[in-house]
Amino acid sequence: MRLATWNVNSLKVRLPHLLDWLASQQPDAVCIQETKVEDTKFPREEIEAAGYQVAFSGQKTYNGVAIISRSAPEHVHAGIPGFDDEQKRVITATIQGVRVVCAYVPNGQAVDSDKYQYKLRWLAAFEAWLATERRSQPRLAVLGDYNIAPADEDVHDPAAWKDQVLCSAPERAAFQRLLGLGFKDSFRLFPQAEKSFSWWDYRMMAFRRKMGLRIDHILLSPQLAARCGACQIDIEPRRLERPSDHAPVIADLAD
DNA sequence: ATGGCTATGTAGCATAGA
Repeated sequence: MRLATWNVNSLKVRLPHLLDWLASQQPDAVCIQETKVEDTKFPREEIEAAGYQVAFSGQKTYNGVAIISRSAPEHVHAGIPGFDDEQKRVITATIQGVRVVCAYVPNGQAVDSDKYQYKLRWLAAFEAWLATERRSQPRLAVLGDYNIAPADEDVHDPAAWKDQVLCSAPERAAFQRLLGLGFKDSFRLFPQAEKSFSWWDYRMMAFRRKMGLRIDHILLSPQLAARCGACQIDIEPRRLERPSDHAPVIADLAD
C-alpha cells in the first residue's frame, strides 16, 4: 500500500500536477492540504475520472483538506472531535483497513502571535484525540503538513531558524509528544540524503539553492511502521511550472 | 537587505502562507 501527503497550495491551480502525479506514482491514498476550495466546488469529477475516490472538507480561500484513494474511503469524519474549529484542517477515513488521518496543522505565523497560541492549542487537542485513536486503531497513519521541522537536520539554516516559528522548542516538543504516543516518523526509519526538505519558499530561488524545511510528515503506528519498506520525498513536482511550494511525501507499506 | 513569491477575493490591495 502506497500512502502519500501533499500540500498542493490550491487544488484548482494544481489539479493538472496532481492528476499527472497520480498517474506516475500510483498511490493508493493521498492526503491533500490547502485545497482552498469550498465543498460545492471540489473537482470531484476530474479526480474520479482518473480512477480515484474522494473525501473532502473545505472552505473558501484558506485551509481545506481531502483524501484521494483508489478504494472507497469508509467512516469519513472531518475535524478533531470535541475541538471547535471553523478552519477545515482535518479529515479522516479508513482505507483498505488503515485509519488515515489527513492534517493541516496551523502555520503559527510568528512565535509572539495569537496564531502561534492557536497552533499550540490545536496541537494539544490533536495529540489528545490521537491518544484515544491509538487505543482503538492499531493501523493508524497520520499524514500531513505539520508546519513543524522536528530537528535541526530538517532545516537548511538552523541558526537562522532557531526559535522561529516552525522550529521553536514548544512546537518541536509537541511533535515529540506525538511520537511519544508510539508513532514513528516514517522518513527517519531509513537512511536519507542530507538536506532532504519538503517545502521551499517561493522567493529567493530557495528551491534551486536547496534552502528548505522538512515540515510534511507521515507518522505511522507501530503496526504500520513494521510494514513500512520505504519513505521518500518526491521533489520532481517542485521543478514544474507554477509548482506548489511543498513536495509530496510517499510511504510504501507491505501488504 | 525584514524584502524577496504565490494564491485568493476582489477590482486596489489586503491577507495569509512558512
